Amino acid sequence: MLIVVDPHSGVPVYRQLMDQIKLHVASGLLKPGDELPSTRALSSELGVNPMTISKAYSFLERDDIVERRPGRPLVVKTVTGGVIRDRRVEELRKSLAPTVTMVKQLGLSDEEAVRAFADLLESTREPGEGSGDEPRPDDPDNGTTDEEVSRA
Amino acid sequence: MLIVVDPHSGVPVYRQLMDQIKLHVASGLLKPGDELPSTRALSSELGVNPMTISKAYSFLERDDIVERRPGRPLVVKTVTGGVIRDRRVEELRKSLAPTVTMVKQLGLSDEEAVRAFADLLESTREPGEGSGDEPRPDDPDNGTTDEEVSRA
DNA sequence: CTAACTGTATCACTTGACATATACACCAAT
DNA sequence: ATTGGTGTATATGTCAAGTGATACAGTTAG
Repeated sequence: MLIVVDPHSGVPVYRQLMDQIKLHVASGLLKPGDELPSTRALSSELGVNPMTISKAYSFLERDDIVERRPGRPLVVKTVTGGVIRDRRVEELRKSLAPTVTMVKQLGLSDEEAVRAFADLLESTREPGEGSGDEPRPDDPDNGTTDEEVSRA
Repeated sequence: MLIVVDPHSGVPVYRQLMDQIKLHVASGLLKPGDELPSTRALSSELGVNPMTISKAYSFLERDDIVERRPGRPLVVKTVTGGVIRDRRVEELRKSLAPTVTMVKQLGLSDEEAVRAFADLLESTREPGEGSGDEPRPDDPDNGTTDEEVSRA
């Protein structure tokens, strides 16, 4: 169980936690029934407030990744891989919606659009692009890397 | 020159303006040398503060879409022999960029992502329409009501 | 010159997201 | 009951984005 957090990445800490835990669940490193590290444990290891951990946990419960039992550690929920997959595809669809509109508006053919998408995916196979959001109006300069690490 | 703004969409107004103007430039509706509507004109038509328009304009200049001449209206910048089609594909690429990032983050396969995109495009196709190459200047989707419109 | 346009720099305000400190509720073992 | 675990509701603080009111600078026409 490796967790890495960079408070200066621009990506909210609670979201970094979510993403990495989701990843660990998806990859099978965290199996159904496994307990998550306690909020305070993670808190002291990562130097993050327990509430921030809790926030991540809450969202994970909202996403049905994790099960909540009062007074006890959270456990990975028993869940078929299919559910997770469906959720991801759902996210993907949401992300694609505006582009679909644009394609129609620009009058581009579906084939062209699909090809462009495929090309982009292909060309980004393993580059060093920073994770995160679309380039925003102002560029919040990252570059720094002092990260907090947790291993269990 | 159609501009639609929805202050409740969650997308910043200045960004809605940018996107639509970029789109109009990409589609050829706005040609190099054309003047943009004045900040105050757009302001009163859309019910938006002139500064918000100005902000959009400033970013458009930063993106080399538009040229700034003190005391005079902004004009669409002379684009070096760029074929309209290329501009459109460029816009498409930009629109797809965040989704590409997301696909990588979610660990979805390229094929899956492409298929999802194709499905979405397919399902939004209007009956009786060829995969046209002509721009459709009309109707930027938008399910919500409550919009401000400007036509020029 | 004045007038009527252009765009915008500056400052102030609102709003929402994020992170946090504190205090509380629950469970299990002693 | 007490102690030491668990998670978290609540309130507070911070900060940046977005927006807007005002005042100002440049251009063009009279």
